Parts: sequence; C-alpha cells; structure tokens
Amino acid sequence: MATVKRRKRAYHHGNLREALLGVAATMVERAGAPGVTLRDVARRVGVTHTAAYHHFESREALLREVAMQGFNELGEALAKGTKKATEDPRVALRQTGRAYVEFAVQRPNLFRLMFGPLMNGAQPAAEASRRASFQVLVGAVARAMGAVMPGGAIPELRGPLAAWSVVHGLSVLLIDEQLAGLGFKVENWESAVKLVLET
Amino acid sequence: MATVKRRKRAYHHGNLREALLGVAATMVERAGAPGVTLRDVARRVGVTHTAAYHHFESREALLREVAMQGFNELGEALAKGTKKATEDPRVALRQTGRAYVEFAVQRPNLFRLMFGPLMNGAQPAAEASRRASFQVLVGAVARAMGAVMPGGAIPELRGPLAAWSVVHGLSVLLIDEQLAGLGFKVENWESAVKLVLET
DNA sequence: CCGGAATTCTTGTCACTGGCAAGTTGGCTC
DNA sequence: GAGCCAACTTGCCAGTGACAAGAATTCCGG
Repeated sequence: MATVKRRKRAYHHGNLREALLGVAATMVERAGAPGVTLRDVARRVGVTHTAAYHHFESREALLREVAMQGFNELGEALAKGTKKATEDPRVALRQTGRAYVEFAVQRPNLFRLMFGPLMNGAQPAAEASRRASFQVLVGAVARAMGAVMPGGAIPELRGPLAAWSVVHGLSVLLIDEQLAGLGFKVENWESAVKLVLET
Repeated sequence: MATVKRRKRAYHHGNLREALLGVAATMVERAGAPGVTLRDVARRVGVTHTAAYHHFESREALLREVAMQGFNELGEALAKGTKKATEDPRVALRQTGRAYVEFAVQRPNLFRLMFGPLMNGAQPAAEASRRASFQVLVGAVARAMGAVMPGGAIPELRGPLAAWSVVHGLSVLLIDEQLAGLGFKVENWESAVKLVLET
C-alpha cells in the first residue's frame, strides 16, 4: 500500500476519481445536486457511467464527497473572513458571519447539497470525515463567540448556537428567495447581513 | 359550474385531485419529497400514473401544491402558538418561534419541501397563492415583533428578519442533524429553542 | 330521451436514470 | 513473459416522468 501518487495521467485513462469529482462539483454548482446525473458526469469525463462505480459506491456517495469538499472550502472561507479583522473581536465575529452568508449566496447549490438530507445517510467513515472538516466551521464560530463573550458585547448573539442559527437561517432564506416579501433579494444579501449582524 | 360537491365516490373514480394530493402529502412526510414518485402515488390511489396529468401539470406541480398546503398549516400552527400567550408580548414572540421550530421538527420532510429549491420555479399563479398563504407566517412574525419593538425588550431580536433567520436556521440545523457536534439532537429541540430564544 | 361532445382515465411508448453482471483491455509484478 | 488484477466497457434490467392516441363515462343541448 501507499505507493505514493501516480503523477501524470497515470495508467489507464487518467485518475478518474478526481476527474469525476471535479466535474461533479462543477455540475452541482450549475444545476443543483438533484440535476446531476451520474451518466452525465461520466459522459463529460469521457468514460462510461459504470466506470464511476469503481471509484464511488453510488451516485450519492459521489455527491457526498463533493459536499465534503464544500465543507473544507467553507472552513477556509470562514477562516479567511475571521482573520481579516484581528483587532476587535466583535468585528471578527461579524466578518465570520458575513463570510458564511457570502459562501451560501455565491454557491447556493453546493450549500444546499452540504446541508441537505442526502448527507444524513453517510456511513461512519465518511460521516467522521465530514464531521472533521465540519468542525472547522463550528470551531470558527465558537472561537469567535468565545473571544466575544468575556466582554459581554453583542448581546444579541449569546451562544454559538444562536450565532450559527442566525447566519444559517439567513443564508437559507436568502438563497431560496423567501425574503422577497420583506424586500430582500439575493443581490441584497449584504444589506441583510448588515441588518441582522450589526451591533 | 359550481355544481356543489359530488358526494360519495362521484362520477368516474372519485375526485382524483384531492385523493392524489392527500396521498402525496402523506408520502412526502414519510419518505421525503425526493422519494415520492408520481407512479407510486397514482398506484396507491388506484389509477394509472398518467391519470394524474389531468389534474396536475407535472410531478413537481403536485409537490408544489402539497407544499402550499404545508404553508397554510404552518400559518395556523404559528397563529395558534401566538394566541396561546396574549399577555406578555415577549412570551408571545417566544411562543411563535417555538411553534415554528416545532412544526419543522415534527414534519421535517414537509418543511424541507416547502423551503426547498423546488418552490422557486413556480408560475405566477401558484407563486401568488404561495406567497399569500405564506404571508400568514411573515405576518405572524412581524406582528409579534411589532408588539415587542416599542418596549425595546428582547434586544437580541431586532427585526423580523433576524427573528425569522434565527428560528428558521435553528429549524434547519436541527432537522438536518448538524447540531450533534454541539450536543443538540432532534429530540432536544425544546432546550435548543429555550437557549436561543430565552431573554 | 338521446346523441354528440367533452372529460376522465388507460394503453402504449419514449428517452432517461441508477445499478448490476459479465466481459475486455491494459499495466504491474514476480 | 506469464499471469494477475485493477480499470474500464458492453449489455442489460427495473423504474421514472412525460407524451400521444385510444376507450369509457358523464354532461349537455335538442
């Protein structure tokens, strides 16, 4: 085992696994997870659809992997957003929240997949991995909160749970265009964030 | 027109439309919208699957109708929750929020359908109807907020947007079991609500 | 009361999907 | 260089949503 990595296009057709993952990720963002077909993914890569089964257990497994990548990227985005303002912890928290909503708004289909019901039926292994990459986000929120708590500032976000709820709920409502009735559209997301997260 | 209602099994097979709607609603709650098949719905009603096309434009149209019923029920649940406590507006608000989360937790699949991306592509007519029944909920939240605002109480919920975001986000995170990492499970939902909504 | 017309439902068929089974190809190792 | 094993293909199956055309049943105007 552990024969390092095959560089180049490797043996047969190339390293299919990553190719499939890449195409699948692109297609998810374009058409949304329900519109992504295993056959179509394979077709675009240039292989038969059954070839995919040598690298992923099922269509859902493929999508789960895509979602996991998404969690990693979300983690990075949050970390970046938090770092941007190191001075005032209140600003840092706001930036983290902003980054969260921004991610959702810019990549709604990926976001929906990540938090969709499809992710529930994951086997322990994948589940653990998911949770791991996912802890980045919990950690980001929790740390931001922890930094804020001692001062007692920003009373409207009393715990990580509330913080996460606000930010996640706002994201979901925005990308599913439920806020039109209140005068908020997707393009408006920054003002919505401001309104909700402003001190 | 307006020949009242056909009692009994009526002319042909019965009034298919409502029968289909009923079965579809049940199946959505059981298996989730993605698992609901037009053919299966029709089968259980006792007709061929193509019969459904005389009452609904497509499978998605059927599901949209189910979702609309869901919005009505959500509206009722919220109204009931709000009425339960007429004295203190702060309590009323909390009750409304509680009712919202309760609805989501008790009928997660319906909830997901209602706020899912499937509802975006609705034609103007259905869209308007949706928005109408949907205003019940916006109204409930807004009224609760309005009653609270003057007193300046509950600073953590500054506007309907924030209120809705919190409550919706908490619902989604709960039913998709994302909160296990923070020690919250679906059965725990009441404590989660308390933590987030408590003054 | 009755005969056409509209409505409700069925049969037949299509393209497409996810998944399995059995074959084929090609590179790696001993 | 012989065999083996992983990567990929061909062929297939049941099931799905949707359409078109036909059969049954109810409605309506005379």
